[in-house]
Amino acid sequence: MRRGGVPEATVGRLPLYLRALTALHDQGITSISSEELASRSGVRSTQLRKDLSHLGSYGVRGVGYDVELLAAQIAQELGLTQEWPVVIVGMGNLGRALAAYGGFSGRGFRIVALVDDDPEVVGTVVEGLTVTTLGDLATTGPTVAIGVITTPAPAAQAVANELVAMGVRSLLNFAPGHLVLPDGVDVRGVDLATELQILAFHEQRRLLAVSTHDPLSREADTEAIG
Amino acid sequence: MRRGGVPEATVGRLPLYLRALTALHDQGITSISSEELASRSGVRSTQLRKDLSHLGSYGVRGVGYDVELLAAQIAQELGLTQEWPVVIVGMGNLGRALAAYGGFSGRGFRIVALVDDDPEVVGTVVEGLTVTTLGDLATTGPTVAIGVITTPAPAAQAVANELVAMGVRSLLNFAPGHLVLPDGVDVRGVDLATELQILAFHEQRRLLAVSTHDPLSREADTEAIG
DNA sequence: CAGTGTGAAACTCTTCACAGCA
DNA sequence: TGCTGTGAAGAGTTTCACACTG
Repeated sequence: MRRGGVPEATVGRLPLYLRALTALHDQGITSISSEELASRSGVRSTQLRKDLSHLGSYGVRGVGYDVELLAAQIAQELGLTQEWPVVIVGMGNLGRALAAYGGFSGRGFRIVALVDDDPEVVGTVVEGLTVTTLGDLATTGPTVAIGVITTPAPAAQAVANELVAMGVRSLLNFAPGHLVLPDGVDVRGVDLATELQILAFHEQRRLLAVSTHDPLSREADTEAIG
Repeated sequence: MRRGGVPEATVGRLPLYLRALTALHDQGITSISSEELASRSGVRSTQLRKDLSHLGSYGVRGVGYDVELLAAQIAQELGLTQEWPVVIVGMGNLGRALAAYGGFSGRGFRIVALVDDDPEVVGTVVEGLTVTTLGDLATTGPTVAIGVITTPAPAAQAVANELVAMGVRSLLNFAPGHLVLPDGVDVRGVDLATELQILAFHEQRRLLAVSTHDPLSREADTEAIG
């Protein structure tokens, strides 16, 4: 099969494959089977092959995939052949952590601006960039494609509005809460509490499964003890 | 419908509803319709009602939901009536950011230990807790239910192994890369690069949609400009 | 009569089984 | 022969339409 609509679920896994391929490349491995690549990515081999089939035929039957070629194809599909300019808004602990994170450059992203509204912080230099205000970014700053919001929750909606007003249409929001934005703007939310609560649900179910013995909890049993 | 297996997709959204309900409660609002609650959670009202139907009938027809009652029901379903002890491993920028994050206590989680392997950091006090080593945590530390991994990628697998060895079966991994662990251990991964790459894919598709005009990109067009 | 609860339909995603190719 | 690529089946999820009820 050829282009023209990669399923959303597949898009969500392509970064996993790319990560695994990059690691393989760094180890000097040049070829890999779907079985091996799948196990290193945490998916089943049939899923991997189905996913890759949406990009085209880049494997060799009886052999496997060329690591470098496949990585290049996935990078192209994800739009990582160019560097996307990123701004981080909110220079608290999390904002600084992300600014210091090395995995941006060379992987399709470059942090071009850091923003905060605290006069004590504006003007200071963090990771080689001078922190500015949102207003300055809009008037005299570089163009940005992706905005990362690491402000406290109450400020997030206003920050998002301003980013959208200056033309940003992709947001990554680390502040808890749902952002209301115009159609055409793409928001992904990462919330620590949400992740922990999902873990708690499964943790609780595990505990209930071993402590109770009524037939209704069979489902939980099998999954938990497996 | 009544208990005995809440779909995974629903579990992933319950924290969203709980967050919205908590905000409503703080605003003094005591009752809400599925339409309103859905829009504040970023889902459709029919999805919300279907999700809630898996927990039981806690709404009033013609009226809506009691905010406090529904919040309590969701909290119970998620296992948040008890406090889960959490350890954060890796006291870099991100680890400190999470340690400082206020959204734990009172919401079902309590940070009971902070871990690092740098002798310069071990023994220092962060957010009221003395940083220890993994070894000390295993022998003399408190029991933990959930481990949060914020180490550099190369250390993550070894850290995960040690946490599992001491009985932890729920992990939240912020280090890039796939962790291989025994069955029955629940891992959730949060990876900044993955999130950004998914955004990049959509951003690229938007750009392609406006710059090209062949019929094949119709699908992208409608979604992007909508 | 406004708004919940829910079978059934539509859709998406995953897994299976195997054809096809180096 | 070994492994990819893929139609078809199966499982899970979302949406629809509407019965029901306070």
